[in-house]
Amino acid sequence: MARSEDGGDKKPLERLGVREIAKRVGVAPMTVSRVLSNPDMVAPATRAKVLEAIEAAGFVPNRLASSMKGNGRIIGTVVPPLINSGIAEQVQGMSDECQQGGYSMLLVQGEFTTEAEESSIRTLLGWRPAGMILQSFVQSEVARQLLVSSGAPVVEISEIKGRQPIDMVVGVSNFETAYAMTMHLAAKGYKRIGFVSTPIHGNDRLQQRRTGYHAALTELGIENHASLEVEVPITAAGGAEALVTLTERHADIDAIFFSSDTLAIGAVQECHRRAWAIPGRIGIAGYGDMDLAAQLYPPLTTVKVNRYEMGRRAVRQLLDRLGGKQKLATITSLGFEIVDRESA
Amino acid sequence: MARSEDGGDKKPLERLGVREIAKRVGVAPMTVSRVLSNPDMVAPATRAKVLEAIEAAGFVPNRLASSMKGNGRIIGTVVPPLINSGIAEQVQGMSDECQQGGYSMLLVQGEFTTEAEESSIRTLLGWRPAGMILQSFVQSEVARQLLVSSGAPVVEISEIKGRQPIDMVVGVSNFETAYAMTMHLAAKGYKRIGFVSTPIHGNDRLQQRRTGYHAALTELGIENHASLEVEVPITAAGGAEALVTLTERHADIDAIFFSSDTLAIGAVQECHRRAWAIPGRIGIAGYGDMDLAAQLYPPLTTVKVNRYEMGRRAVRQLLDRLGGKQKLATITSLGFEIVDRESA
DNA sequence: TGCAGTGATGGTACCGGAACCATTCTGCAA
DNA sequence: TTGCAGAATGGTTCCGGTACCATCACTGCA
Repeated sequence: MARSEDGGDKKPLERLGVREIAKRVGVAPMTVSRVLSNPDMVAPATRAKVLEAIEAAGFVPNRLASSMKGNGRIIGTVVPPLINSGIAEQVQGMSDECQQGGYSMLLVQGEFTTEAEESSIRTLLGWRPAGMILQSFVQSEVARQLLVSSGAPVVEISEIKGRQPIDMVVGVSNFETAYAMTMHLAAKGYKRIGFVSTPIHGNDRLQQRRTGYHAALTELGIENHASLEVEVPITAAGGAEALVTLTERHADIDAIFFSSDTLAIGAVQECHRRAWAIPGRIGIAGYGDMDLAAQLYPPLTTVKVNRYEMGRRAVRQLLDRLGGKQKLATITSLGFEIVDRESA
Repeated sequence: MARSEDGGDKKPLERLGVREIAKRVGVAPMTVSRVLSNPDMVAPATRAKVLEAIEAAGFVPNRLASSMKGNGRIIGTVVPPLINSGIAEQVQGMSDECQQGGYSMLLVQGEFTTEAEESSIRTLLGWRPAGMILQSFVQSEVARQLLVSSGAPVVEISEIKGRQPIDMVVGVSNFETAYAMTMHLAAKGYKRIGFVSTPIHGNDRLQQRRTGYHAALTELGIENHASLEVEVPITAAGGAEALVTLTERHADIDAIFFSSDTLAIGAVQECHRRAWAIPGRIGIAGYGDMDLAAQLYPPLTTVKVNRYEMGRRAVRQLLDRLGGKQKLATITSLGFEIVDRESA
């Protein structure tokens, strides 16, 4: 076949570089490089020839090499487990925005111990990312120091109050959301409101939600009882279990505020099993407004926070900083909405 | 302060390299490099001194540089949207296994046109990944060619039958699963079974499921009617809508097989709204066995496929190949299970 | 005493784009 | 015709870890 003789022959990717393309076209490597990153600097005729050769050879420029010259195009992200929470939507938002900005997203995901978190951050920084997005509780001072001294801009997606941020923050006031929902429930006439969450320890978002719940009760002149609060795993079964626990403890409990829709939905199923009317026997409120919430029978009253948008905004903050549009450490608070449906 | 004089002073990450560390310790750069990748080759005393200097300086080795020498430690992944399907679990499986193997996961996620898919793959290959995992329909010949000529091992997570695989495949036989569920429904006495899926065009997993459904009906001596099939978006609302459409078309329909739990759960809610008994008025079956399925009221009969394991296995295949344990293109079929609960 | 064998360490080039600066060439005003 | 701005292009070096090979010290054995 003449194929291997006509200049379009394909070497494996490993052996192809700007130098090789340059040789085939008869220009300098630098010219090929310019076609890739600053096409306008190259004469149209030359550009066309180079592009043709790139196409013919199936050349894919090596991003590692250009990154080494300080043009890193990686965004490192650390997120909690994707299952059973709004995280998936958020990751989708981050991913979409990254792609649009021409960045690639390096994802580390998991439930972290201090040690594992440190190691993950270290790995990510090894890739010399242009920026980092963390949704996780940076607890260790070492991890924090690592991030600061890396010089990369950092966005934390987290509770916007409290702990001193590393750099930028995107999030909602979990205090406000929980406070608002609790007040909302009270306004609807509920007298004895329980609070269910996933394990709170070390998670400042949940801490803030609980604090908001407490603050609302106090303002209403209701005493806080630890026995009105339960922690369960973030599963539908967990929600069902919490419902049982609380109603057994307090026969007069008339509403429960779940810190996650997943839990709330599980509780609703348990009510069906027991043929308890919702909200007749008990009111149920969730958090997150996931897709199913509106379709649920009965439709779920919940706190709507736009997780997808949160992810997008986090990346946007980063890109703005990288583009020089934004120099300062900023705190972006996204709004929220109490979606009043029928379950409470 | 003496801090800046004692050899432990911190430069920004950008200015730190093995050469700098080597200079501080008084050894050759090569020795530092060895401490990082082949500690056994370095005398314990020297090693200790180097590690100490690394620690003191907060040095994080640049993975870009080592990747350029052919030791790439990136795995590139392309997955469909994370929301409302088992993809999140699968990504979690992939992520866990990558971390354990010391690889970083570059994630591209979205709903792809031929063009966008090609561009995503091109971007990923630009990072010279050690391997690629694709869950998406590689439709364009160009994308395929790109992958093949990259030389990187590729795992497709997909239907295990049909299209010629690029390299390795991990998946389930969607035909078998759908066939089995349809037969199961028939065995339970359902006579007129509808089939609901998300848009099938271009998605061979769904095509295979529908074919399995058809094959079962044919074997049962039941004629296939296109009017028994509906396509809706992958949301709970979509499932509810499909239920309405099918029952209006066929008053005698007695069971519906949904190609996703999300759809089935939406349909169950619609039944509650209409006070239709499940399975008395109509039987509902899903696909995926998501967390909520078992907790649902009534519990959802569904096809269980272990998506987390699928993700893990995909990465494992890749790592085995990279480790030289496995040279051949393999097809790994994971099992499945018909989980018979009360909804059908 | 001599020399092969082994383990520890050093020097240098290289991976592949791109920054930087030098050079060549074109067009046009003086 | 000369001079020169400015566009197009080329040559070289660098980023930072590591493969490859050279060197050196030291042990053991003839």
